[in-house]
Amino acid sequence: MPELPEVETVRRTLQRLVKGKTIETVDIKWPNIIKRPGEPEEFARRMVGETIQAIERRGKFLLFHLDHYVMVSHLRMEGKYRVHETGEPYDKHVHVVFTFTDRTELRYHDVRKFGTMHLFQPGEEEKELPLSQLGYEPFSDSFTPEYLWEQLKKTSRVVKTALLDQKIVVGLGNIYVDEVLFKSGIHPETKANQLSLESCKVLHKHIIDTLQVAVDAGGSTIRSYINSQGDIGTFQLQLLVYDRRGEPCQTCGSIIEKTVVGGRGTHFCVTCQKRPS
DNA sequence: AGTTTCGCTCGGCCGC
DNA sequence: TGCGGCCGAGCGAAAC
Repeated sequence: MPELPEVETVRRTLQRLVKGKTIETVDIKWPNIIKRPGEPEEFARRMVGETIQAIERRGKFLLFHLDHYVMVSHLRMEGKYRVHETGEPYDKHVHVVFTFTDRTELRYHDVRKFGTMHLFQPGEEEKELPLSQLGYEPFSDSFTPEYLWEQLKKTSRVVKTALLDQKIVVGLGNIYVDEVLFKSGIHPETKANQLSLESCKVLHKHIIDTLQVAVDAGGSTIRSYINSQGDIGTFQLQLLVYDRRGEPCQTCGSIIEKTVVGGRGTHFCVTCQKRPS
């Protein structure tokens, strides 16, 4: 399940592998991936002849900047991009193929078919879904402890749910949110509007630090085969609570527990992350 | 009218 | 081996 560090790693890899390439054909094998325009054939038709000028990231979304369009892609849990030589056999989970003029192609692979692609005219993408409602980037100057505190004060949801919602700050998913709350000493079921400014300062620091260290490590590779094209992150080796149910906490020795918070599997230390009374 | 929850998309995987 | 249930990001609908 790619979160900000994994998507950033994919972005950097794609920038190196396909920037400057010109699209010759677009083959859509599973039309439900294409959300805009409404007709997948139109999506394909518009992209033919376009050159990939840059690849940007916004939260967990990839933005492929073309000559006359911006293609916004979300990988959801299982989406992957791979570059192949034209003619190599297809895996059954390849759903969209962008063939380039140099006999290579970019293949979108997604076991669960949950990923999405939207095509916009430049400038339009930030005004409409799926990007229009997104909160601040964690590495931007706008994301301050005071902003985080003000936003969390406005909601009665538990803090884990509030952080997973991409409307306040983007990029956290189920893995990193558990790590961040552990490092911050905050119980995942703490009501967001009960956090003090001091707690939000700690939380803010760990959101930025954890995501930055994970980006530097190339993201995490969890229960997913390591492919040959760069997405071989090593941050899973530094995970302190995620997927460590039953293991001792590295800080206090208590056994890491796994519960359900907001419908999501949640790992935490009952000693280091005390529930507020 | 704003906020929160629910239902939906999918198929690999787990447990019975 | 067969089968039902589970998981999950984010949108749109429904509920509050």
